[in-house]
Amino acid sequence: MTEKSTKDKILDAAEAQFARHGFDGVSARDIARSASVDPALVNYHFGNKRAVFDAVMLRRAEVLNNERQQALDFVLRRHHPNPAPLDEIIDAFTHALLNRAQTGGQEWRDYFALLGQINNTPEFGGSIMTQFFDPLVHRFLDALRATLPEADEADLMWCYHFLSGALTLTFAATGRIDSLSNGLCKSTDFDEVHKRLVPFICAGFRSMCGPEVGPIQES
Amino acid sequence: MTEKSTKDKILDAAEAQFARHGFDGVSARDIARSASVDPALVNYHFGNKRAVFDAVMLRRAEVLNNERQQALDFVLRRHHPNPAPLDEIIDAFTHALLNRAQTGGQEWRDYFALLGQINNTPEFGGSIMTQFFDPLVHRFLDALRATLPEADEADLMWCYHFLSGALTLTFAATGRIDSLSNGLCKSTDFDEVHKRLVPFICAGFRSMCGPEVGPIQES
DNA sequence: GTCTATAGCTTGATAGAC
DNA sequence: GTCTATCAAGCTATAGAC
Repeated sequence: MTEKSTKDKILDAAEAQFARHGFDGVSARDIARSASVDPALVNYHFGNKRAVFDAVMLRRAEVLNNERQQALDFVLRRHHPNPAPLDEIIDAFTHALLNRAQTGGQEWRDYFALLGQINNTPEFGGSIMTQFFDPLVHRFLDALRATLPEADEADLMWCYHFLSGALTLTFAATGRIDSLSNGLCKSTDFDEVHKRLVPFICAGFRSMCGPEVGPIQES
Repeated sequence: MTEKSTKDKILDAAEAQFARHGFDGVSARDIARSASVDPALVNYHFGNKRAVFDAVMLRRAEVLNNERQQALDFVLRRHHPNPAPLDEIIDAFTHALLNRAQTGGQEWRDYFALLGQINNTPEFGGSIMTQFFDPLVHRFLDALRATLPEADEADLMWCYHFLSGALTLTFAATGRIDSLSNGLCKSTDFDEVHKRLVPFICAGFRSMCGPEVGPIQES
């Protein structure tokens, strides 16, 4: 176990703090204090608070996007030249995320909680998500269009939107479902979510964007 | 058109500011400035910033909950003693919300944007949503249980969770779908969302919590 | 790279005149 | 109810010693 650099200590602390209190709920001093680092070092290493935030967002986005890209490529290649089954596309979209959330430790859970907030925030939802995730999302949308060739384009987009909302509320893990279900369901049980999210979302897509073109029929 | 009270001017301004920047992104002075009111009056009328926030949340929650309660009662009564159809329950849950968002003007859109953020925020998602909305949610869950008698309880809760996520991302109206769809879909087109959200969510519920008990069969 | 010191500003909240 | 004035605290960011 090697020594952590100051820059990484700041990133880790910032991630945890932003996840709990949002961008505006955290001061650069909070970050420094939480990282056990001199306050001036935050500005020395990153320039300003917003740059810390962007660095936090970027760090794990790259890892996730690579994993999801590979998962999608794998599915597409396996079924080529036929379109991939809907449930495998949705799984490729969600699995890496929920798996990291389940097994990646508190740091990953913090990151996802932050994503969950960002996606629903006017200031960041339209810009940060677009910047870090839309290129990959477009590839998934292409795969969906191939599998659901008769889908109306607007229907497809709104279905994706519903998926995005269900996914990001899951990430936020606010504990609301815990109290609503009297403890039966746990916000942090991402495995439980995943095995339900994929069929739920697939059923939604099929009801509006079907019929699904399976690997059987050749055009 | 009667003169607005200072208290209402503060509430209106706070709603708009909180919706755009979140609780921590807004100072009491920001609110006063935006309301064209002396800064000291915010504390005079509400005590502190958090009390302003709670008052903002409560004001429209009461209106919405009444409307949704009535919609649910109407549906249940119309089909009594049979369970209500799934799509009518989901419609009762969502219609008042999306209709207000569509036709209620900027003030309502601001309120819903705030709800969308709150629901995905660790600090408020588990407490504020619970406080203001869970009593009504429990009534909808009861109606769903009657209509989907074979549903596993955890499945039902997670399905509701997916609905909540899709709905609140819609409210947030971040403009992300606008850019993702190259302008084809508009974040603020809540009518377009509603006519897709209900069948999408119903399909999801049916795939996991079915079969639906219709008004035809008597036990 | 790290730290001290500090400039200049904004914050939430209140006391007291009107 | 409204306003001015103000406090103590916290804030971002930087300049400069080490």
